Amino acid sequence: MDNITRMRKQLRSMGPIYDWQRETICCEPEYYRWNQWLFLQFYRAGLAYRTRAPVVWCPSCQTVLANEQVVDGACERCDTPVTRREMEQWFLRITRYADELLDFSGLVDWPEKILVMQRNWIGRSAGAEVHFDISHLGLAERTLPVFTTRLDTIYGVTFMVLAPEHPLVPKLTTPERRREVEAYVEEARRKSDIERLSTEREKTGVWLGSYCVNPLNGEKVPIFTADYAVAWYATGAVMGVPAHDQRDFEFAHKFGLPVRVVIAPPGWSGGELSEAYVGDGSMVNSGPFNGVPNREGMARLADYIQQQGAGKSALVYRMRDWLISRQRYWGTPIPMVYCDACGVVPVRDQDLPVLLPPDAEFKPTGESPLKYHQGFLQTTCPQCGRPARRESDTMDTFFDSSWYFLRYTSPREQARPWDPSMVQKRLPVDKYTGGAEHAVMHLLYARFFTKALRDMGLVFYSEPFLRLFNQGVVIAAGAKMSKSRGNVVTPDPYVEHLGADVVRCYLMFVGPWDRGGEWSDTGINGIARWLNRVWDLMLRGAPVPTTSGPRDGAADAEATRTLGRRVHQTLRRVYQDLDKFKFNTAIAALMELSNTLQDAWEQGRVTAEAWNDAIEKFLLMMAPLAPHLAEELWERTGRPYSIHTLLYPKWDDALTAEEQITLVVQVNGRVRDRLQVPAGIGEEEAKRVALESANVRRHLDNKQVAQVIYVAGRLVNVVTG
RNA sequence: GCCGAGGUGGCGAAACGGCAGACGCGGCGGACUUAAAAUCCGCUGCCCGCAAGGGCGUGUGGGUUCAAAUCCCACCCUCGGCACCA
Repeated sequence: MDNITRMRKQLRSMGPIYDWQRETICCEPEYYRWNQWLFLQFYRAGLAYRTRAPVVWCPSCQTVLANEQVVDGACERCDTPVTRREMEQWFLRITRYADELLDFSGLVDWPEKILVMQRNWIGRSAGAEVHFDISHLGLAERTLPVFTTRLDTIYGVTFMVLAPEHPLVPKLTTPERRREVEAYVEEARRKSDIERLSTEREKTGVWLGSYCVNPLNGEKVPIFTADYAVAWYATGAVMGVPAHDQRDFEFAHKFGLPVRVVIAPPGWSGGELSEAYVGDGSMVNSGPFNGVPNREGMARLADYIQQQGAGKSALVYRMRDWLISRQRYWGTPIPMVYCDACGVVPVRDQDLPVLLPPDAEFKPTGESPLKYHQGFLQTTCPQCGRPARRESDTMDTFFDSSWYFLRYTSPREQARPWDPSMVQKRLPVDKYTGGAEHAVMHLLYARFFTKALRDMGLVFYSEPFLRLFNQGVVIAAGAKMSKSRGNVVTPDPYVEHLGADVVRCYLMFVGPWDRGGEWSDTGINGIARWLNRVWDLMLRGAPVPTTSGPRDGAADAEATRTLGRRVHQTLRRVYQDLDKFKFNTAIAALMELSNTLQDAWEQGRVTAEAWNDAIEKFLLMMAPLAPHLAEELWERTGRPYSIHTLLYPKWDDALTAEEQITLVVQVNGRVRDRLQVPAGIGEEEAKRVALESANVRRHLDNKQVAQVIYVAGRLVNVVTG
């Protein structure tokens, strides 16, 4: 709660416009009861389930994590290398939506980068599942399924690899190999994901002592376990084709396994390969498929194994179901009850929320602190009324953020999570901003929630955020500048010394908003100086006519028109820039206008009326960028509170048009002269004045003029023969 | 390795087929001051030239075009993402 108060204060100090009426606090029962309600909806829809699986474990946080929350083999939150554990946990069936999540057609404008990241993450891969026969071993399992995208290489299989965690590993291990295999599996389990990830590592593995049979050619191939096969992907088993897969090639060399070429490389004379050949070619050593181009062979083999009952075409996804249980105290209790008689029973809707007890004890046990809180744990079964235990794990906080925008539409709703009519009115979100680091977490989860809720009839659209804009990161002293991460440099002291408007404008001005930039102390002074000049300029009052210089009515009228033109040009530029999130150029445009105003004031040739109009429009343009200063100046120049309730002024295209233009004159594409000409100059006239230019004549040097290009309102290019 | 974004003055950056370097920082010179800070004015891509003017310049090499930072091809480098995914 202290955190929230501090955060609220920091946010407010920067002067943004938030509707604080809609603030929702995820850790309060008013919010998390709806997490629980939604969880039960997912459960009823078959989208939430509990199962035992090798899950990612963070030894420092003492909790399991979702795959999405592992960055480079380390915990997203604390950077500790993660390990794996076999545990019974709650999952959301996001994989059911894998294909729909790959369809981005419902989005209006998302950065390509994010789409690519999501696409990679989901990792759809088309291939075939082939069943290698193990019936001779007399196990319950009669076949060993493997997934391959290279069915065309199946005649080249010379070994089989199972991931160390593969459930068949113990069963396929012969007694004389057992000791060695168990040692290897144990070692693999202890290794962090980081160690196992390294591509540089030499291949390791152990033969299990047993064989399986290739259903295509009836050959016996030895079964190994090796950690280059990963348990959670596809079937956790790899068919080893050393001739046509570099990893298998390396493994075969290490263990002296045969390398059999089944796709002939171009110009191949039957000799040994120095590395795996992964390209296309004709099939060889492949029984009835010899001579068939491998692409075609792949399709025919798929039909063939299907007919033989030895396999089928298969789609495999890299993405796993979303593991949402956490062994943390903070988080929403998962509203489930374990009853010895009835099994796993959901808490009844009317009994929600399941409250988080305020007095749990923290122990580094690797289990939820709630597990030791008897008052919380002991309950009765909603079905039979007998004593039962509550689920003690809590939900991933990404559950909260997957639907908060729905709650924003009706935050005080008591009887339901949101008011559908308000959702109808406000959502989906037109424009959403956030960092790219959320690509495969929040942004993917929120898309999944939306689609799942749509299928439950709870919302009526398919994408939560139509447009997405990634803001960049501001780097200060080598570290990401942030409000939440407790960093070396925070903007707070600058807000205190120079004011929020200076910090805001500086952050906008450093560079393109989506790229972030480097914090610079001298740079921010530039903005502070500019805003000081603006302050002074705005409060100066209309210029008094100067006594020096040309003083006639025509000159004054022209100066006044020019000022108006600059104002309207700036209105257009700033509007368009803000619309495109190009804050840096919007501020540059305002700087130019303030320079223009400064000059106009010094020359003292514009009317008071034009001056006041310019000041007013300037302040209105400044309002979204420097809201505090704009409001203060608005009041000090005698205007009624509040500037922030007014509309951005409309520009008049007619008033933005220049009277004079600079006509660029080129000879053979090189600029040789610039002429001031009336804006409405015609083609003939423009070419004529261009050819008359002394500079042009000198460069033509009596050469034949072959062509004269005219670009209206811009340039004339004289081309010689 | 694969995918994405990007390479422009001393620096942050504009321009996205038509005047490269807007705007700001820094630097240099000047005004004010006993002095400094602050402020204000002027200059500031590089090279030649007293000047007028000229040459060279947007990572590298080619190409398209009257005209390329901008479009096309190849390559180099930086940053971000994915990566033993079968």
